[in-house]
Amino acid sequence: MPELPEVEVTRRKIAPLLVGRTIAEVRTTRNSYFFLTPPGRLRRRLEGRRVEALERAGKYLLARLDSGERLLLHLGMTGQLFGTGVASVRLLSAGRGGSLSPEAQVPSFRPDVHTHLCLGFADGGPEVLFRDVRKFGKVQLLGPDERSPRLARLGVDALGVNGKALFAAARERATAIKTLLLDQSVLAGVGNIYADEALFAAGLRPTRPARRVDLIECRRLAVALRRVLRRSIATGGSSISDYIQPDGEDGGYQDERRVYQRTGEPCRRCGARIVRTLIGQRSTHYCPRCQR
DNA sequence: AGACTAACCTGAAAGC
DNA sequence: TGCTTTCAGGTTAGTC
Repeated sequence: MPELPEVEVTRRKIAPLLVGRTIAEVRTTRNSYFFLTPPGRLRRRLEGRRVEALERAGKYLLARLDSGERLLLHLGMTGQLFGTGVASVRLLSAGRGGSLSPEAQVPSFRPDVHTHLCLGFADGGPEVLFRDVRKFGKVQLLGPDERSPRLARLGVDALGVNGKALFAAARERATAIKTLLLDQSVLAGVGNIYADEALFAAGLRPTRPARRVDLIECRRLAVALRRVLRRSIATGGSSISDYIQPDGEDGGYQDERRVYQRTGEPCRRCGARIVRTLIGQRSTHYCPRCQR
């Protein structure tokens, strides 16, 4: 599922297909709650606009347009951005194995029923496709001065977290430390995978009440978060359920997981069996010996 | 206000 | 074999 590293990898790979190009045609599926801005309005406002930059805020992507408007994209759980025809050779090299579902092993570089937004460009080159099987993703066009509550709510970008600020937020909370990490108004970009992995790296049990995590531990956690996120970006993100890179490549970070979805397997550090529990309806994985 | 829960959605996997 | 149930989870909105 796309979290900060997957969104950042997507941003880097899709930016060359967007920035500097002029949108000539917008095709969408029928209106649904996927569209925070209705398809008709998207079409009218986007056609003729040039994309000036593609930025990331937490798990959101923001395409800045020459009109001053911004196109907000969220990949949700199963969202994918692709360019048509890009790296299509990779499609032929099937059978690499891995943890991807068959569905995800054949990325759609052509629109299918799950492709909700297609952007065609004036230069006639590759189109940009936004595909999302579960439709938890979002598309919204923001006016030049429109303030987005979704963006306004975001806390510090997780790549820039520091221990002191984390400690300040943690000491006020009665909830589990993991819940704090997943709170986008505190840390923007962390999801279930990297919350579990960072807590393992910091040696902290996810169920610990946040207010009982001291400053030293918060510093350790901040370092762990930054390191885990950076490493994942460097390896192309985690291809665990549906995520693959815009060019069809698997990410590499799923092979570096220490705890996430390793229930019952031996801890790579101490050999104890990884435990699974639930925190706030979310599956949570940790090593009962390494994490206190 | 913080904490908790339901709802949105679809496909894979497990259960029977 | 085939049908049914469970599970996955980011975010918002609603309740207490």
